[in-house]
Amino acid sequence: MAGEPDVEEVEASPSTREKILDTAESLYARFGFAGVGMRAVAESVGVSKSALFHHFPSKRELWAAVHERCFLEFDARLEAADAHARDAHERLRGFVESAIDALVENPARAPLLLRSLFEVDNEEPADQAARAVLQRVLARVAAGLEQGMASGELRRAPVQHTVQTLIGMTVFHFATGEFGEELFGAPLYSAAEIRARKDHVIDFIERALRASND
Amino acid sequence: MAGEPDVEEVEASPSTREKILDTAESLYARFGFAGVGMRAVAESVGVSKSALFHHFPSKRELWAAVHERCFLEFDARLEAADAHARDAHERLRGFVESAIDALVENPARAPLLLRSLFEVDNEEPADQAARAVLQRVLARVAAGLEQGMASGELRRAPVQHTVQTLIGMTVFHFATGEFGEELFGAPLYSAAEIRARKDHVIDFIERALRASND
DNA sequence: CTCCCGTCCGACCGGTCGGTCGGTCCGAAA
DNA sequence: TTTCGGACCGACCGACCGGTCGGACGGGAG
Repeated sequence: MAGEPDVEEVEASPSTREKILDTAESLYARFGFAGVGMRAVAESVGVSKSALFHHFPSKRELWAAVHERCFLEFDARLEAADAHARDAHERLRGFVESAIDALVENPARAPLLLRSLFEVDNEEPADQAARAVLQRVLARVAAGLEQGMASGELRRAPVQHTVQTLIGMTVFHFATGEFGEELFGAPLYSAAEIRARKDHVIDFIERALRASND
Repeated sequence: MAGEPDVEEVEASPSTREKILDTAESLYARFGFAGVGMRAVAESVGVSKSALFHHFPSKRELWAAVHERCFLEFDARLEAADAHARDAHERLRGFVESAIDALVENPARAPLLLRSLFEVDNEEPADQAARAVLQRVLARVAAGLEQGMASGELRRAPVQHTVQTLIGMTVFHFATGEFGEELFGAPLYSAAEIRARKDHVIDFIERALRASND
């Protein structure tokens, strides 16, 4: 078996496969890998379980495909923000705005992203394509910070720690779901709350990262 | 409330019950509620599955007991930090230091805490005692921030958003596990990395929250 | 000694898990 | 008209799930 199994690129009838991914995304976000059976996905999509195994060779591959699609969306958004930015502060703001845009566009994404970080049977080959995309996203953010610090626009700070902080501030907040809503007393995903979170994050990091002689 | 079912306070032989909680804690942290069977817990502890059901009436109650114990530990730590603090900045630093101390003392706690936020079949009565403890922890942090802002020691900022940010900066970082380690190229839970994270978080939030005329 | 109660065990229950298999249907190619 | 392959289905498999049950063991009280 020399050839890679290239499971992803069959380009089947877009409708069913995409519906499966959408459904599985929200179910996995809520209940995790082990918490969602193929029967539940199939029933929720409205097809038979066999149809799922026709489109995805195993449960693990479905999980991986859901994650990869999600990460690719982030990558595209951040790449666009990166390209349009004309200085480090604008780039930082663009990262936050577009990352949060990507998160709120589909409420499953924040919990899904969090799960991907610790709900992983490592060395699982199926997950590694998605892993690589996620690495690329993080590397892009790190590079943006690095560049801003090198040019003096941003204060010198440990880049990796700052990346972790940025993810924590954005993803974590929108992953808290019902718990966060009862903490705030307002729906996390309303337009007003989204704007408030963006403003808070941008304000917070600009204060924390602005050059001392600003 | 007349007769609470008081499942927790049977005060059985501390050894087995505590070993069950320890084992379940690390397993739940890695694989989530649905990902850990009672057989797996029993085998890992070294007792029979029936012994588990002798100490905990159901899987859900075991899950809840693990979480409640974890949150109580946080509550105790933060309460101590709160009591010893003499001004708002010291209180903030104390919160961060002791929260991270609690996180790193047992690597299962960060992922466990994250899971508790979105891996919840809401209205599950078994979880509500643990929920209440977690609410208390968050309320304590919020009160500390509020007080510092009222006294002018801290800049006025949205309290709930700041709480979310603090949790994100601390818990999220230590929940990234193996993924974070390959991002940093160093073990997350080494003494040096723990110190670095604490310093980063404290530096970050003090810059972001210090009063403008500081 | 007997009795009892907390601790723990092996065997078992109905149900669900991921995954397989044989087969049907249907539109495009020949 | 026949053929063929992708999309999809119902039935089924062995393994495993959470939970129950009757009983074994042991130490302290009477």
